[in-house]
This record gives sequence, structure tokens and C-alpha cells, in this order.
Amino acid sequence: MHGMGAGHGMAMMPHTNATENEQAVVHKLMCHRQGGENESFAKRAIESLVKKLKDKKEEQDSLIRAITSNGGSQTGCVTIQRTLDGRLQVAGRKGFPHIIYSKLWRFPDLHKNELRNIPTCQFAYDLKLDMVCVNPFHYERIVQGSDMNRCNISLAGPGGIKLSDPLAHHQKTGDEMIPQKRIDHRPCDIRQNDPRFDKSVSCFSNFNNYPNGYYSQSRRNLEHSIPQPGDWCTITYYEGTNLIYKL
Amino acid sequence: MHGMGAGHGMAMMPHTNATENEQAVVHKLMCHRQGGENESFAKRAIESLVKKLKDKKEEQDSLIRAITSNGGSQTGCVTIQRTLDGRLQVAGRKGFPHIIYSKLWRFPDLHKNELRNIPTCQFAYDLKLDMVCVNPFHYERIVQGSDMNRCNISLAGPGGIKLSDPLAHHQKTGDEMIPQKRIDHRPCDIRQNDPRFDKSVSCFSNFNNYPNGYYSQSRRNLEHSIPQPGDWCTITYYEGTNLIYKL
DNA sequence: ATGCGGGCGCGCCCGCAT
DNA sequence: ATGCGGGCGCGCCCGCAT
Ligand SMILES: [Zn+2]
Ligand SMILES: [Zn+2]
Ligand SMILES: [Zn+2]
Ligand SMILES: [Zn+2]
Repeated sequence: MHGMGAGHGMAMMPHTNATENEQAVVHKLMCHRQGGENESFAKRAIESLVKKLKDKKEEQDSLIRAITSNGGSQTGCVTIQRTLDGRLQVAGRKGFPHIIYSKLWRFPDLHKNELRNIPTCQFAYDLKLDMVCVNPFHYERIVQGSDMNRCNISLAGPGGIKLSDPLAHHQKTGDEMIPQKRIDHRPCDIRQNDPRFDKSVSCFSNFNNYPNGYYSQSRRNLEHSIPQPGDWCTITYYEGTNLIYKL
Repeated sequence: MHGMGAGHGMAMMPHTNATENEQAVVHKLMCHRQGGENESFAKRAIESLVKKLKDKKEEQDSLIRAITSNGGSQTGCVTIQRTLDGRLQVAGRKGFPHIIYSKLWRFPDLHKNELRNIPTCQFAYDLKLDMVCVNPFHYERIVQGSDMNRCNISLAGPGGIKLSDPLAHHQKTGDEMIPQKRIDHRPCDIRQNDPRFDKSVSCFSNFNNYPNGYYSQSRRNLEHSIPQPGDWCTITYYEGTNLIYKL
């Protein structure tokens, strides 16, 4: 099911043992985070999720395909056990799991109450079932208290307005903000699913906008560290192609 | 049972509600700690215990009588639920409960494997029952790997040898070390059980060696804070009246 | 009242010493 | 192998905002 499943890479990646494989999956998923959380939090969140999917290879594949295709591939639910109050704790912080992972891989500036599951999600958070789907592409972003129910929200790169501290979730805690050209949710370059390309090249989805060798030398040793000093961010709200407002 | 039970104070202390009573018990018990733990840890440990004894007034009374009489009154077991691995966590630190509370109220320099329950203790830690007795006077101190099975260990006051950092459990973490004239386990002044004396006077058992008004003015506002700067400590081992060794 | 946010301990887990 | 020590999340709890 879920299409051909031949191009997602992990199945043909040789690995010596389960731990190494898990680390490889974590690394691959780290390459697609959107910069809304600092690296250590992201790593902990992804490690936690990958560990929970250890014995559910089909869901793990769904997650990898969903993330690496940036939603371009239709994928099934990716579920974890629901906690009593619904919150997941990662690195000492508590949050709702679908929000945590959607913020990680899709909407770095996600607010509360801005996610709505797509109709086909069978374990959506709001269903309050025993398992919760954390597939970021099983949720869509809405803006509460507004008729802009289908707006695009993006982070602009350097040259945008510098934030002092307008929003609590943009609090500077180290390498929180990551310069990116454009990180809304259009599908990534198809080449990232091609196993002929070294996975270390694409540490962020947006870097796939450049030829694969462009950033590889300068970033290869940096791995997932974000070296840029200072923090900056611009949030622009679009409805269709019309800019609605900018922070 | 357990003797007359008329002189332990709490029963005749008026209180408006359960929380205030609990706080009064905590405060009374704080006054008898031996300085082996810093104040905040001691408070957390005592609050944890008092809370667990909330619905077991008889055991709470046993605890209060045991501590305020410094073992002079025969008391029953004071029990808390055993955890799976036997450890209790207080203020982020894990330890065995009987050791934690014995160190708090009897042996400030207690090491590992130095406690042995008295034969009459029905819920001694080593019995591995569902409940664990934490009455410090249901355990006696032994020294492992030595024939000094009945030594007295005391902390000497200012003028003793200054410790650099000979033992891990004496690590300086704030107000850890508290100057005291002598804190081995002879019974406290009988007056501390007399409700005519303000309980705030006796913030440590050893201060009862002085007339009741002596420290009251200078220490009344300090409550349980230990203002003396620096840390110092002398450990002297006695066998009977013979000094065995000194650190 | 109800939700939200966060503190903290027990259970789980893992690395290290022996 | 076995114990020891400690990291960390879920459950429990509590204070605060609304
Ligand atoms: Zn789903
Ligand atoms: Zn990467
Ligand atoms: Zn006992
Ligand atoms: Zn006191």
C-alpha cells in the first residue's frame, strides 16, 4: 500500500544493527526539520519517536516517506501511545505530540489550536483514541478566530525584519532560529529521494533548492549544528498569493 | 500504646486546618535535624514524609515522639510505601528512605551499609516488605568491615579540623555544614517536650543545651536558615569513651 | 468551573564499576 | 553477573488565569 515504496531509501540502506539503523533514520529525519525548535530538542523528539516506531516498521516507513517527500507522497498514520492528559514530554518540555512534530517538520512558528486533522486520518489527536497520529501531513494549519482558514505561513530569510521578541514561542534559547530561504510546505526536490545522492548533503529541506554540491562542502562538517549567530525571523501571512500581514 | 503520649505537644497544639498542622509538624521536625543535609533538602524530605503520614496519625505521633525525645521514648514503626527498587527520591536525589531519614535526624555523616534495624522493628528496610519503616531509632549504626560495631560518631564544632573535601557526602552545596556543639544521640533537654516553651526556640537539638532564652533572640528571625559562612567539619570516632580516629 | 502550565517523584532504562 | 548511580518521561499534583 501507500504507493510504490521503492524510493524512500531506508529499505536499501545497509546497516549492521538496529541501533545504527535507528541513528540513520534519526539523522535523515533531522535533515528535514524546519528550524522551529533548537537542535537538541529536535533530536530528542525525533529519537523518542523513532524509538516508539521501532517495532512498527510500516509506520516508520510512512513517517520517513512523509517527511522526506514533504507530503508529496500519500502516507498512512504514524501513531504513538496516547498519554493520560494527551501531552508528550520531550527534553523536559511538555506539549501535544501532533503539534510537536508538525512544528518540527512543517510549521516552525505553529501556535496553539492551529492544527486540524485531515478527514482520512484514523488516529487524529482530536479523536482521543488510545493511539495518536503524529504524521505532520495528516494535519492542516488553520488560523483560529479568523476567516483566513487557508493561509500560508512562512519564515523569510536574512534581509527580513529582525525580531526583538514579539512572540513567546520565538524566545531565543540558543540556536533556535535558523536562516532559511523559504520553508512553507511545497514538496522538496525529488532528488532527495534518490539514493545516489549522499544524504548528508541535504541537512534542511530548503537547501535542496540549490544544486546538491552547492552547500555540501561548507556544511558537511557542521552536521546539524546551526552556526549563524544572532536570531532573526520574519513571518509573512499569505492568502493565496496576497500578503495578508507581516510581523 | 507507646507509653503515656501526653507530652509530645502536637496533640494539644491548636490548629485551624490540616495544612497548618502539617506545616507545624514539619517545622517541629526541622528543628531536630542534625545538619547532614542542607536545609532545602531536609525540608523537602520532611514534607514528603509528613504528607505520607497524613492519614496515619498514630505513626505521625510515633515519629514526632521519636524525634523530639531523640530516641528517649520507645516508639512504633513509622512506615511509607516501598518503591520497586527501594529508593526514595527527594529533591531530585535518590536514596534509601531509612538512610535518608536516619542521616537527617541521627547520623549526619552516615555512610552506605551502616544501618542495621533493631530486632523489634516490624517493617525494617531489609525485610523487603511492602512498607518500609523510616523511624531513625529503629536502626542502629554499624561500621562495615570493622569490629567497631558500637562506635559513636559525632560532628565537632568550630575549632575542629577544617575539611577540604575528604568524603563525597560532605560536598559543599550551599549551607550543607552546620556548626553544632555536639550532635551525637543522647536525649535532648526534656524541656523541648514541654509545651510551655516556644518551639521556635529549639531550631536544633543541641541548642537545648543552652538556657531556652539564650539563642532565641538572635535566631528567632533566622528560622531554619543557617547563616554561618564557610563549611567545616570534624568527624571523631569513639568506642565507648576512647577516641578511635578523627578525620 | 475549566483549562493551562509547570514542578517533581517513581518507574524505566542505561552506562559504568566491580 | 550484579549492583550502583543517574537521566528522563508520565502521572500526579497544584497554582494561576479566565
Ligand atoms: Zn493520521
Ligand atoms: Zn542532516
Ligand atoms: Zn520500625
Ligand atoms: Zn526550627
